[in-house]
Amino acid sequence: MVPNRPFRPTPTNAKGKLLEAAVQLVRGNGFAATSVDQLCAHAGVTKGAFFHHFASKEALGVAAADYWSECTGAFFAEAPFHHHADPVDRVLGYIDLRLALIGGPVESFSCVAGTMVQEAFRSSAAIRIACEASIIGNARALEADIAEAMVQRGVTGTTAESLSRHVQVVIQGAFVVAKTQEESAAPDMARDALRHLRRYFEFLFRVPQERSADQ
Amino acid sequence: MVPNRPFRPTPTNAKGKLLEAAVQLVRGNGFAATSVDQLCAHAGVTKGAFFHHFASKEALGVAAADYWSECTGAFFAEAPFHHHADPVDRVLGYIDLRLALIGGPVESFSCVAGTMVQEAFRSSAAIRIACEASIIGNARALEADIAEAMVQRGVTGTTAESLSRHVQVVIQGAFVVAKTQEESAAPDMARDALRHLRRYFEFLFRVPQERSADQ
DNA sequence: CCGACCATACCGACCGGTTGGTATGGCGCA
DNA sequence: TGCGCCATACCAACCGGTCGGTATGGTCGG
Repeated sequence: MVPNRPFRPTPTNAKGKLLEAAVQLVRGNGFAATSVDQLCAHAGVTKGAFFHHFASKEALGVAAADYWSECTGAFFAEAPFHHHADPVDRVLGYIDLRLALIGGPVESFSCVAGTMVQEAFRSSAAIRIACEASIIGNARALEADIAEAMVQRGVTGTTAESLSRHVQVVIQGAFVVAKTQEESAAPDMARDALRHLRRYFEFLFRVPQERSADQ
Repeated sequence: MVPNRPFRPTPTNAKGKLLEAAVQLVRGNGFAATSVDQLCAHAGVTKGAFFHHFASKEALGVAAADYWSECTGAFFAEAPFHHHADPVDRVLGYIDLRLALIGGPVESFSCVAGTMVQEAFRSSAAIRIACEASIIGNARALEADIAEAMVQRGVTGTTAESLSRHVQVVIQGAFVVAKTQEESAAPDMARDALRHLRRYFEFLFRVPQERSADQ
């Protein structure tokens, strides 16, 4: 989720640099395959600094997921799609923003939480829960807009909670499938999935055909 | 994808037992966190046997993805949903089968290829390509039915290739998000996502409301 | 204004255990 | 006799984590 840097300030202290290194290295190589030494080298700090700030590698994983939650939460909270008057436009605006964020190598737009939970859901409850907070938290940020849109358009047969989670499902799945592709083809494959998600919402909210093509 | 055992014969030779061990352990712990020693212990063979059959751990990963492709390919090829006369019913039947396969702990219904590609897409091109073959191959198996259904219902604005891949996107995403949940809640979360996928296809293929509720 | 005292941040050598991988030898079947 | 199949023994590299130590800066009583 979210491009690699722009919206995240470059950290100056060792702890921040380690969290930033974790986000970058874990997205590319996964959690287990990223060693503490690699993290330290990439952050430009020593192992002493690492274990001064984090009790264990697992604790770093939890902190990285929390850091990720904060960064993405703040980014989406400030995004301009919230200003649309129509809640349907806000929901579609969120999807369009996610679409716009996809580009470059997969590790620059994929999700740390999704990557980590795949590896650690069984071995570390703490990491699993931190990743849940990140992903489900992201879903919840969209839930009110979806609920409002459902009422306005009279959508029944599902809930805003379920739909908001489905958005995250498609995003996470898009990242997984994009990773099966070589670098140049990956972004298109991810975007393709989000366009199907958009169309699903257009069906649900009965968006007229000409309006649905404007992205 | 696909439950843990039933449709896979219990292997008798060392190679088969190692592949089976790989499927089970990688789904639970990921590829990097699964050691060769663990694999051997779980398969009941020694390290000598491992490196007799596989040149490296990476080669085992590739072989496991190929093994997975064969097993799932054969399973879905023989599934009864193919017998529906209406191509729309075949497509929805596939989704319903996938729904029915979800249950128990996540590592019993999730996908080895999706799990491995998340970790190895950057470090091992061979594994990435084997996982691509598995996931995209699974998509391709549904492509003809989707194409036929699109023609029959006059669906435009997308392609059968894109739609068949989207099915895999939702399935993979459902596994990721399910892994954020504790064991008892995971299957429901995964099923919820597939129900949205089903509804998307019902919209696309203009399935009447009463028929869409029969699952 | 001072120096004793202490907390925080960080350093890098080091440890025991585990890793993926190898070398070699035996054993049953053609 | 040879070859596929596998077991045992072993290795160097690397792993997460520890530990003794230093540099810095704030906060006291006097």
